[in-house]
Amino acid sequence: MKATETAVETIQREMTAFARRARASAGRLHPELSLVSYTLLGHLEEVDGCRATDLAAHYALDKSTVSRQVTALERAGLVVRRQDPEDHRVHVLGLTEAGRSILAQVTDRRRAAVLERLEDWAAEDLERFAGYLVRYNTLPSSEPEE
Amino acid sequence: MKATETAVETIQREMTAFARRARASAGRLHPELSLVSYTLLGHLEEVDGCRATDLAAHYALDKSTVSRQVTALERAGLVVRRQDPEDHRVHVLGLTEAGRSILAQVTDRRRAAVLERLEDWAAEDLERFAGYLVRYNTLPSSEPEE
DNA sequence: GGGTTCTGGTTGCATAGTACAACTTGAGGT
DNA sequence: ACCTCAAGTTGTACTATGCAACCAGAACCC
Repeated sequence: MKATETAVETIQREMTAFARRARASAGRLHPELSLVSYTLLGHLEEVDGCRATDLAAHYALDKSTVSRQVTALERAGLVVRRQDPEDHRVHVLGLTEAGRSILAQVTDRRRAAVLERLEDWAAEDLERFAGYLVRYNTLPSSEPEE
Repeated sequence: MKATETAVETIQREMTAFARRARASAGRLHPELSLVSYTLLGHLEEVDGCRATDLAAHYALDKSTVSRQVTALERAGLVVRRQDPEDHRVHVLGLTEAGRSILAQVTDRRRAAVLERLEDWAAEDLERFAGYLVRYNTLPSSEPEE
């Protein structure tokens, strides 16, 4: 097998293994915010508000799933849904102060945990690694919102 | 914020985004084998058989979860459970021929999908990326089975 | 204007994956 | 022999998820 194929296989296997562990660690690290919720909040902060459909597209989730997650987040007071005056069908989602604050806390805790595993990495490697991930996750054709 | 912190945050965010998409793509790519099942089969092939407990530790899953997954895989004829003659408590898991064959098929399909996204990457970048992932996922202290 | 079609979102339903706790069986030490 | 620990299984409950059906507003076309 070519080295490239091996690398590709390794990449997909390792990414998957990471994913499993991420779910587990989310439970330990921040039981108050599920991994999905955390992810959605993070995206909302990053893009400074968007529609439910955008979240669904970005994370390859069904719109019903997003709808329910958002409902839960709204009930918890972390997210607000405002009707778009332009188009009454869409709900523009945004973080509340509480949402922002919890997100910041959890992000800190997660960052500390990740940092712990990365502490002996050279800064150059870290940045290159981050760059690769971004590059990998950026879809060439679809997902114009990114 | 320091560049390192930004990189760390990016790494964890991108890894998580990847995880969501991986689940979704698994459904499209190989409906006959869930992402978990695929992952477990892959591990069994890689380490050439192991105990259920090892799988649980490796993927941070509860042993009950693994037990059920393995039961399903066994019923599907993809995995065999042999009692360890040394220790009658343990079941040594292994792939059947059918398991190996399905795994190969799915791996090919997944590799093709991943490759599609990586086609314009330089070989050097691919290998470095793979290396980073392995390095990241290798736990410093625990998980001696890796 | 009045229909058809499209889009954003919600809700009903079914299913998969998961954890936790209780239990069973076998090993190992004392 | 007894106590304790380890591997697995099973009961139970919950969460995330997708699909299908639906509703409401927008866009388009005659």
